[in-house]
Amino acid sequence: MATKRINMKDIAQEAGVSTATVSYIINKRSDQVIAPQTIKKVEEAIKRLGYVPNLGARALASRHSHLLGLLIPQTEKETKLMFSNSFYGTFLSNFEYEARKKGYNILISGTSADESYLDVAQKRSLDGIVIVGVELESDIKGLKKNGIPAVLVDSYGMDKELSSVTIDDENGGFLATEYLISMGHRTIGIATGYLTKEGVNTERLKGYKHALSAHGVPQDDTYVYSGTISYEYGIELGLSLAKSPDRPTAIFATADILAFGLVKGLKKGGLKIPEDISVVGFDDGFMASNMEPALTTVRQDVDSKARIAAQLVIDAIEEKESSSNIVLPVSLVERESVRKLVVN
Amino acid sequence: MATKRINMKDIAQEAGVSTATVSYIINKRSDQVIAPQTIKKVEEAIKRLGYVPNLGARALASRHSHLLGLLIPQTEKETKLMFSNSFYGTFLSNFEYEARKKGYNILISGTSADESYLDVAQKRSLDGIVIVGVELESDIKGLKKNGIPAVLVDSYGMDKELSSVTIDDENGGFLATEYLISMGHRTIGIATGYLTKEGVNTERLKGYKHALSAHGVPQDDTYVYSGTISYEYGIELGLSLAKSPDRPTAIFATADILAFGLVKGLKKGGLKIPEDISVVGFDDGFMASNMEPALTTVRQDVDSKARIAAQLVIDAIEEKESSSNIVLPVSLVERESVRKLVVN
DNA sequence: GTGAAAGCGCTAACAT
DNA sequence: ATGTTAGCGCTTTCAC
Repeated sequence: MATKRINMKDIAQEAGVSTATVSYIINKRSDQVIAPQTIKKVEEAIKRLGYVPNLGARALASRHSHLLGLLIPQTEKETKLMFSNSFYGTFLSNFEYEARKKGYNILISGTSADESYLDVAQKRSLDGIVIVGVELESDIKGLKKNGIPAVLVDSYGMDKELSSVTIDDENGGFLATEYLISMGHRTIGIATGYLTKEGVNTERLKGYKHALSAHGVPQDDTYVYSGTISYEYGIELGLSLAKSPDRPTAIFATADILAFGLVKGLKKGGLKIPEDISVVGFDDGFMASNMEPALTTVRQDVDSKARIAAQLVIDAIEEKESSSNIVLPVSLVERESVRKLVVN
Repeated sequence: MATKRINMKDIAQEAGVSTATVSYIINKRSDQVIAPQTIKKVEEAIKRLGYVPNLGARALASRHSHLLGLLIPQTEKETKLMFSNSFYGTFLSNFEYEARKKGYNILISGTSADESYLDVAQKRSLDGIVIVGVELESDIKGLKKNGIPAVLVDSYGMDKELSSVTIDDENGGFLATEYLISMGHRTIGIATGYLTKEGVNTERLKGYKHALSAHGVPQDDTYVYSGTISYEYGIELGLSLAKSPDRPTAIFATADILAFGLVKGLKKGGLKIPEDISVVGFDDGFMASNMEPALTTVRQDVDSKARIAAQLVIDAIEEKESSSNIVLPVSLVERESVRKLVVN
C-alpha cells in the first residue's frame, strides 16, 4: 500500500513555519536570511517525515526543470537510437555524470513521425539540449526561437551563436594519411560515411586530401569510398576491394566501426592485414586494441567531449558564459594494422 | 528573443471555449462527449497557435508523469553509468523505442553519494522503473513502499510480486559447456564475474556444473575463475592462464566482453586460439563475429529483453496485467573459437 | 455538451 | 526573519 507522499505543506506544519520558509531553506537562498534554529527545525522535520521535493512542481513554478535533453542519431528515421555504437554510450555515461554533479538529470528521447525533437523539448520543459552528430536545421531554429539553449557536438553547421564541441577532425584525417605516407604508401583510399557539409566526415576527408597534396601524392577520387558509418558497409567495401586488382595499398576509415567491418570484409576476401593492405581507423574506442591486428587509429577523447558539452549547456542555461566553440585535439595511436612499405 | 509559450488558456480563448473543453479534446477522453465542430475549432486553434502541452503541469495535476526510469550499474559506485558495455546501449535503444511508442519518455540517472535511486524516482515523479542487473534491496523496498512499479531484468532476487525478465541463464551455461564436452574437451574452465546469489553469473555457473556432471566430466573448482565482468579482468586471467602449465583446454566466459579480454590475454601470453585453447562467450553482441577468431558464444536477444521490460513496466503502471516473470531462450552460435579435440 | 473552479506541489513577490 | 498569497499549466469534479 502506497504511503502518502509527504509534501512541503506537511513539513511546514510539522515545523510550525510557512511553506515559503521551507522553500527558502530547501533552496538555500542566499538572499533570504533565516534563523539558524528555524533551519534546524525544518531540517529535522524533513528528515523525520522523509520529505523529497517534487521537481515537477518546482519546475512549473520556477520555470527551470533541471532536465537536459541528449539528441543523438537514430538507426533509421524515427526508430531506435544509435546506442549500439559504443561512441554514444560512452558519451552518455560521461554526460550524465557531469550533469548530475551539477544538479541536472537527462531525458533520452528519439523522435517519431508525429513529433519533432522541438516538441519533446517543449513538452518536457527541457532546460537545454545537447545535439550530437546531427544538424537538424529546423529543430535548431525552433529551439532558438523558443529560447532553449543548445550545444552542438560534432557538427560544422557553425551556428556561431551556439556553443559547440568538436575535435580537430581535419587534423585527424591529416595525421592518419600522413602516417600512411610516411610508411611508404602512395595509393591511399578513404572509407567514410555520407559527406554532408556539416558532418565530421567532410572534415576528415579534407585532412586526407590536404596530406596527400602536402606530400605530393597524387589524388584519385575513385579511392574515395563513401557509404555509411557502419560495420555492414565496412564489410561490403572490404569484400569488393579484395576482389579489385587495382585497390590502394592502404585505407583510412573515418570511424573504428567502419574499420572493423572493413578488416572483416578484406579478410573474408582472402587478404591479410597489414601484409596485403593497411588500415587506419578513427576514434580509438574500446575495441580498437582488441582487433586482430590491433588497429592503428586516430584517438579522440570522448569523455572530455561529453563532459565539456554538459558544462557548456549548463553555462548557457545559467547564463554564466557567452557561447564558446571548443575544439579538442586528436592524436595518432600506432598499433599493428599498417605495414611499412619499401619504396622502390 | 523567446516568443511567449502558448498554453491551454490561450487555446481556450482563441477557440472561445473553456480550458476544460480543451483538456477533454487533447486527451481524447471517451467519457466526455464533445460536439464535432467544437473539436474542430479547438484543433484549429492548436494548429494556428502552435500549442504544445506542458507535460510537467499535466503530471502535477494528473499524477502521471509518463516518465520511466532506467537503472543500470555504475562503473564505480556513484560515478559513471556502464554504457561503455554495448549490452546496455542496445538495451536502452530498444527500451526507449518501445516506451516512446506508448507515450513514455526515459529519464537516465545514476546515483550519487547523497542521493539514492528512490530519491530520484520520487523527485522526478517517475511512473515506473526498470532495473537492469542490480539488486538493490533497499531501493526496491522503497519503490514498493511508495507504490512505484518496478521491473527486474537479469536478476534472480525473485521478488515474485514484481515483474521480471531474464533469459535462461542456466541453460546458456549448460549449452556452452555441453558443446565444449561434445568437442572433446574434458578440462573446462569458467571465467565469470562476482557470484552473487541474485546475479546471472551464478545461474550460468550452475549450468556449467550441471553439464559437467551430466556428462560425467570431473569438476575442479580451481578451474572456476571469478573476477569482474570486464575486458581488463579477461586480459589478466588470459595472461595468467597462458603461464600456467595445467590450464584447462577450454574456457567458458560468461560474457563476450570477458571473452574478448581473455582471448587478448591468452594471445599476449603466446597461445593460439583455438589451437592451444578454446573459448566460448556469452551474449553474442555485435563484436563477437568480428573477433579473431570469430567467437563461439551463447546468443541472447537483448532487443526482446528490453522491449518486454518496457511493456511490463507500462502494464504495471496502467494496471493492465498482474505481474509476470518472463524467461527468454538462449542458443549457441558456433563460430571459430573452439577446437575439436581428438580424444585419446 | 460545456464551463467554473478547486487543487496538484511548489516558488517568489510583497507584506509585515 | 517569516508569512500571505498569487500564480505556474494542467486535470477533474460538479454544475448547468
